[in-house]
Amino acid sequence: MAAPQRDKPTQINRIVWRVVEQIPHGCVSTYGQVADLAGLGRAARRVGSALRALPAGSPVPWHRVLRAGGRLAFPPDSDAYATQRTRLESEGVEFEHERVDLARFGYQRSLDELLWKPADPE
DNA sequence: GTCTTGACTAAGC
DNA sequence: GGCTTAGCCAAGA
Repeated sequence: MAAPQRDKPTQINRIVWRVVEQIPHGCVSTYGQVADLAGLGRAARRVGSALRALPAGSPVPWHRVLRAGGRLAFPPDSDAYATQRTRLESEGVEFEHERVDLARFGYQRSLDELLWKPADPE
């Protein structure tokens, strides 16, 4: 880029949304991972703020973004938690004790297996 | 221009 | 294994 795009103060949001859109159906990622892919380093909180700024009805699969450890970012009794969990389960993501196994459904983990373990029987 | 807030993470207990 | 604390950094007021 020859000049910084300063016309949009929330450019970070756009980048984050773009990264989240790359998460395939049935897979999940973490805030930290999205932040890294977006070039934000470990600014995971920026990702949370960006997702929070998403308009209602946005096509961005925000529900595929989890906190470290595969846990949701919301308290279990919140409406957002129920919404996120319902959407993930509808995509085939399984929950165990209110957590998602990132080793099975993690985005990068899936790519990693494709790249490094293309013939793993189990 | 400054202060507060926050959908986080990693480390320590 | 789960909770608490400290650190980080940009957006919003």
